[in-house]
Amino acid sequence: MPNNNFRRGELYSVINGMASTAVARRLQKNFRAAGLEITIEQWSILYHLWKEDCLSQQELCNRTFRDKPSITRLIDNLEKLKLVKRVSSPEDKRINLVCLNDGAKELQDITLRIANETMDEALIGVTRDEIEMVKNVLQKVYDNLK
Amino acid sequence: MPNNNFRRGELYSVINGMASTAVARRLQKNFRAAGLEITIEQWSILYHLWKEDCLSQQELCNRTFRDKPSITRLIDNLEKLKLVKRVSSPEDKRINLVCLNDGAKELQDITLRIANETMDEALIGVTRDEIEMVKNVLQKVYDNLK
DNA sequence: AAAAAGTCTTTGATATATCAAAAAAACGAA
DNA sequence: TTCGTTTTTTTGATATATCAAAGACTTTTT
Repeated sequence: MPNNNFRRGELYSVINGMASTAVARRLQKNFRAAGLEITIEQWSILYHLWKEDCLSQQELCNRTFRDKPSITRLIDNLEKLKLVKRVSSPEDKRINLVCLNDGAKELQDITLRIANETMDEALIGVTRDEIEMVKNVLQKVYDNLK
Repeated sequence: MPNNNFRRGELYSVINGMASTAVARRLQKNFRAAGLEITIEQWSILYHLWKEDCLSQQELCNRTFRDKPSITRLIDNLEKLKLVKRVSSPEDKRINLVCLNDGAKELQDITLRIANETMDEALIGVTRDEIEMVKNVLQKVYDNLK
C-alpha cells in the first residue's frame, strides 16, 4: 500500500528529528543568551535531580531514557562544572548517588523559567487538547518499542 | 500557572527524546539485525538521494534539518563506505553534488522495507487520524521555532 | 565459604551534533 | 579590475550516544 508507506515516511521524519531537535536547539540558544553555560542534556539531569535529589546513575538512566555510558559521561561533565557530586551509597557500594551542589540549586529558577518560555514559543497556536493527544500518541509509540 | 508549567514540562520530555530516540534505536537495531552496517543518519541521507540524486550538501542540510559540518562528516563517512561520491558542480565550483554509487542503490529496497516495518511496529494502536494530528502539531512546533 | 549469576558503573572505539572560524569560489559595486 | 560581500564547504574543539567489554560489588546457590 504505497500511499500508506508514504504517510509513514513522512511521519518518520516528523517524529524523528524535526520538532524535537528544533526545541532542543532553541532551548540551548536561550540558555546561552542568558549566559548559562550548560548543555540541555546536562540540564535534563539537573531537572530530574531538582524533582528528587541524590538519584543513582541507574535511576537517572531510567528517568532520562539514556544508557549507562551516556549518564556516566554526563555526570563526569557535571562534576567538572561542580554542579553535582557522586556520593557512594552506604547501603550498596556499587551505587553512586548523584547529588546537587549549591551552584546547581541556583540554576533551578532561571533555567525552568527559560524552559517554560521556550515551550510557550514552541506551542503557539497549539491547543491543550492537541497537546494531550500528541502526548498520548508519542507515549503509545514509545511503549510499542520499549 | 503551575499546572500549566507541569504540563509543558511533561510535553518537553515527550517531544524531546522519548519517542524519537525509541524509533531511531529500533530502526538501527533492525538494520543491524539484517546485517546492514549503516547508521540511521547515513540512511537518512541516502533516503533523500533516492528521492532525488545528486543534491548539493547545502540542499541536504535543508532537507535533513542538519547543519553543514554534520553533513560534511556524514558524506565523508558515506564516501568511505563507497555508497556515495562527491562530484564538483560544473556550474559552480563551490558546490559538491552528492551522488549515489551502485552499492547504495542496492540498499534502497531492503532498508525502506525495514523502515516501514519499524514504523508499523511503532504505530500499533495508532489511528490514521491520530497520525495526521501529531504531524500537524509537530509541524506547528517546528514552524514556531524555525 | 566458595562459585555463579546478577547489578551498577566505567572505559574504549566510533559516529554524530554544535559552535566558531577559516578556506574557496562566486557575485556585485565602485 | 579590484574590493567587499555572500555562499558553499571544511576544519577544530567539545559534548553526547551507542555498542561491546570489563571492573567492582551484591546476591544467590551450592
